[in-house]
Amino acid sequence: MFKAASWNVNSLKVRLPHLLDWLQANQPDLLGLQETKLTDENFPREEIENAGYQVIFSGQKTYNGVAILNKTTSDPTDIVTDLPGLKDPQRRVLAATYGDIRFINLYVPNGSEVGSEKYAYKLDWLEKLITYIKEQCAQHTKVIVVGDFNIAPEDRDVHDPAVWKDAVLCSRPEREAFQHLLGCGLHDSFRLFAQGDGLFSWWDYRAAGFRRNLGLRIDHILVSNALKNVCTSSIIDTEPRKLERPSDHAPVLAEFKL
DNA sequence: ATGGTCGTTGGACGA
Repeated sequence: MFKAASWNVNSLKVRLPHLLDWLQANQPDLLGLQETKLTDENFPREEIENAGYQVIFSGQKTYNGVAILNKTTSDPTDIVTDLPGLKDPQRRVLAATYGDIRFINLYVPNGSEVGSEKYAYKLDWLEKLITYIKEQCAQHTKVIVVGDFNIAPEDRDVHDPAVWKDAVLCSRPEREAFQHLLGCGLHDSFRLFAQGDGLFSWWDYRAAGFRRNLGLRIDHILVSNALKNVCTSSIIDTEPRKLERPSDHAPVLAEFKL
């Protein structure tokens, strides 16, 4: 069994104990982290290596920051930290090849609110991402794209679609961009299994969002056709969200017969 | 309850 996962930890410094516990319990082979919020010199490499994981990271001060944890037998090759054609100091992308698997970890911009400068940046970023993913899917058979996409793909991924209608994370251009990603030959692994609503990966810290299940499903594991055929489960693990001082995101985890 | 909470920071800003 091969396991791929993703988790927006919202500060790796604060969440390191949760991460180490979760690694111990779940033993993913590849895990993409987002919002590490650490410069590379402050990355807790030793603690993660002591847990049995090789790690690569692309960080910055205060914001963003991504990492990939690996316990496959392969060293990462062809490491990419930027979208082609986008000059951007924000550290949101980390891709690497492990054996025959191309693993792409993303922290898609939030977009703040529809019509804002940050929203325009998000749409431009997504356009460049689609070009990159199209090219990656042409080059590799086994592709896994994980991350905090900051897009709820459909109304069933939203606790109250009327409240969120046309809002950031749910707007039509964002959802169309998500569909374009799937159009590259990818599948939303979660929807290969569960079809219901009320299943979320993020809940606002405010207003007791988690307790009331006022969430969105914005963290995803996309898989290419070759991996779709051997994917045996894809779940959202809400357990860490119940702990003291949790990330506002839950980890997502997919399993493959490989 | 016309706001609510975190994290990074050392006053706001981003989410």
